Amino acid sequence: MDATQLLKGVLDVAVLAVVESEDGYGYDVVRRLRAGGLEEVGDASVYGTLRRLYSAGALTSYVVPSEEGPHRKYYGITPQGRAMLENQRKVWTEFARTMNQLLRGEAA
Amino acid sequence: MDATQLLKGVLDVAVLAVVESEDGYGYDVVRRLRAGGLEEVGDASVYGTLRRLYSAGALTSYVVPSEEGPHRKYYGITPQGRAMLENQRKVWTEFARTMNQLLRGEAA
DNA sequence: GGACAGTACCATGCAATGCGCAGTACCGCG
DNA sequence: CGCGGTACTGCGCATTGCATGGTACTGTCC
Repeated sequence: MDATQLLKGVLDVAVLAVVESEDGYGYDVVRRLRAGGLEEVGDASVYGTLRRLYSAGALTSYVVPSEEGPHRKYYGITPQGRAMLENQRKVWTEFARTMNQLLRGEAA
Repeated sequence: MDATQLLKGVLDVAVLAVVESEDGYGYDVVRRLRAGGLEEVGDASVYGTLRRLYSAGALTSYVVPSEEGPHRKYYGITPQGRAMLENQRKVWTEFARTMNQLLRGEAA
């Protein structure tokens, strides 16, 4: 099964949702996404998404230089990110409903 | 709203589902998809998808040279296409469930 | 009869995005 | 001191939907 294409356009929302529930750093977000069912996400994809969302103003970031281990770049959601999340949530829900109907053969 | 990325990886299944319910030619499949809710699909995307699925052996095709109007290239689903559809249907359903949970904050 | 809209199909090039792979850096353990 | 685990980054690739523009045929309106 190749769910990789399904992720396109959805990883953003997924990451936003995870970060909204609690601030997190890249490596941690990857683990939480995998634990949540998206077991095949590549770490590079998540890091890239985080950076993209940050550039878009949806996330803030603060580095925590850990004394025991590599530093951690935490990300938190901004009001703008929250708005984006709400919007995308709706888009996804609507889209999923449409697809479910289509796949059931109810073309209308 | 930009649902264009959501289509990635899903257009295949959608097209298969539509063709499964009844043979159709490109222009017609576009209309049926739009009527089904995917109002923003570009025609070129559908034609491309049909050709791709045909190359993959999921569809057969037969041209009907109409006496009144341009010819129509009809597509029908093959056993292989039907298998692909069933499989993808499951993948989609599973994926959608996972996403719905994640978006609800139920990371587990 | 010529312009135009509608039907029907196709090719080309682009943009977005997830991934693989490689690299850097730091830690504790045996 | 090497190794595995943690944590982040950069580069180049593959997939795939889209915009644009082109071909071709038909009927309608002026």
